[in-house]
Amino acid sequence: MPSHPLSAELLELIAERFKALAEPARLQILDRLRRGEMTVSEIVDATGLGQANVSKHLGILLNLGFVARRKEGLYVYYALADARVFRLCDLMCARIESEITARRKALAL
Amino acid sequence: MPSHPLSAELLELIAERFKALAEPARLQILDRLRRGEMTVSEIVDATGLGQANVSKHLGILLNLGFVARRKEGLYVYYALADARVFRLCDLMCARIESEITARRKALAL
DNA sequence: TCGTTATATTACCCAATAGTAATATAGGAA
DNA sequence: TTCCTATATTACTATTGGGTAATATAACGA
Repeated sequence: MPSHPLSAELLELIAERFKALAEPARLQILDRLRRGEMTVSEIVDATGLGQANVSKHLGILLNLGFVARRKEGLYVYYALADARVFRLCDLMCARIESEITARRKALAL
Repeated sequence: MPSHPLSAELLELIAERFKALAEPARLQILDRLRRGEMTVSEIVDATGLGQANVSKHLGILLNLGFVARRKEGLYVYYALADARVFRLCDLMCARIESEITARRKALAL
């Protein structure tokens, strides 16, 4: 648990990581990796994103430690480095649920 | 718990909310609100951000339901709408801790 | 060696956004 | 009313970042 108020440096670090998750394409890639490691081309096929695009997104996720990289011959396998990422997404989903419920209540007075 | 793979719409909603947290200025504002509600000018003073800037950030946080707004005379009070936000930040901090530990290990082989 | 395939990188364009100055709005005081 | 203050909005600039085409790199097979 960090002390408060949070330092500017820590805020930067936190924001940088949230930014990595603030992109549907990257969230989609992480979601696809839930079932296990995949090669880049498999990810390209599964997501419909361009190859260069996928490589860039994977590079970002790799730099921030969200995925791990393993090379085998011509292929590069990416895997979730930390499944705890989805705890973050689940919390966000719970927030969205709350929003929807609240909105529904507000409309149905 | 959402089913998998996540729909494009849900990915957009999740990403949109992560994006709101992907900004040091907004994280700082949320962090300052931890102690209780504040007026806009108090937030301006506490953060050192410009007034127009703070208003814009607060508008974004309000739209996504991260803060609540209460008007009283000339002043507008903002407060955390949902303290669960910090569960997200704490998880992200835990990730950062892990990164640092891992990096330290890697260097001190 | 040369050719082929998988992945990464570069260069570029375009859209989104943070920050700010100026202005608008709203509410209270005189 | 007029003035003042707090907040929001608008217009603008500058930066960032996603997408993609082209190219580079790396590893395998013939």
